[in-house]
Amino acid sequence: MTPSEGKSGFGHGERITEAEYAVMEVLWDRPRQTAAEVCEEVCGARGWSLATVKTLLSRLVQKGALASEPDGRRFLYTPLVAREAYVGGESRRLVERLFGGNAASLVAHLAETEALTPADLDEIEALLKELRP
Amino acid sequence: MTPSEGKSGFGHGERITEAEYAVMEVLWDRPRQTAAEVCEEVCGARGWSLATVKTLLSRLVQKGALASEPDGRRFLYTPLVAREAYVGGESRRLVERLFGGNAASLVAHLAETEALTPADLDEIEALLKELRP
DNA sequence: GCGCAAGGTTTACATCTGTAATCGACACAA
DNA sequence: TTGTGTCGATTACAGATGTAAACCTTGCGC
Repeated sequence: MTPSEGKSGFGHGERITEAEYAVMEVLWDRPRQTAAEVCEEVCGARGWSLATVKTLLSRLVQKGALASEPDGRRFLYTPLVAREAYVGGESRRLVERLFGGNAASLVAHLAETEALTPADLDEIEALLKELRP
Repeated sequence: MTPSEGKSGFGHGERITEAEYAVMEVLWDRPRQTAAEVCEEVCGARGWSLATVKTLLSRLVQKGALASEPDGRRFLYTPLVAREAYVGGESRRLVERLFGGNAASLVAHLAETEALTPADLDEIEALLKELRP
């Protein structure tokens, strides 16, 4: 496999870390924000300083996960990796690692450990119906 | 909160890392093995030396994830954390982080990105029927 | 009895991560 | 024009992680 689709300079081994992920979330939510704006969104919640956000932004740009477009003398940051792609990658990664690639096992596990509420089950059921009319 | 339920010396913030996980797998598969035996299982695949395995075993014992039972002058290592518990924890963690705690979203995502084969769908369907007769 | 191999323990060390402080350029107000 | 606040870039530094060598003890073969 490894069709390397969506490869935009990212995707190799460059993993997005937990802290970096928090920053990505802000930008996925609304792209083209400055460091200060991103900070406004996360610094409070995570107890970070602006400096920290700047570091994370830089690292993400280096990794090719973000694009930095100059706007006057500051930069606007925008995700280069789609949230879908990232989330999908991480999910598949987990399924691979913990369930030998068998996604159904994951669902089974979630169900068994009661991580799935009745509402979840309803949703999934609806989903299935939708996927196979 | 922090009910610290299931706390058997483990479970706090002590996370099992990727490398450590490889070792755990071997022992979950067959408990009570020596360092050398574990190495035989993983050293080849991961290109590790026995020393590396020893380090990982020690760290896991420290973390309370493994028990070391003396057997003559060596130790037999056995998991203290059940695979189920670990896998469940990691799964819930991912669902929390990437899907805001909504497990159904995960399933939806897997389905949308075609990470779910028709066979998977069958399995899940069967599962649902089982879960809610 | 003695040296060696096998075991665990200690120490090592490069990366990666989290979290910032500091530095240098520069736009803008006074 | 000079000071000041603002940016990104550079540097810092502790803790986690991956990977392993060095070390110390001790059972076993000779």
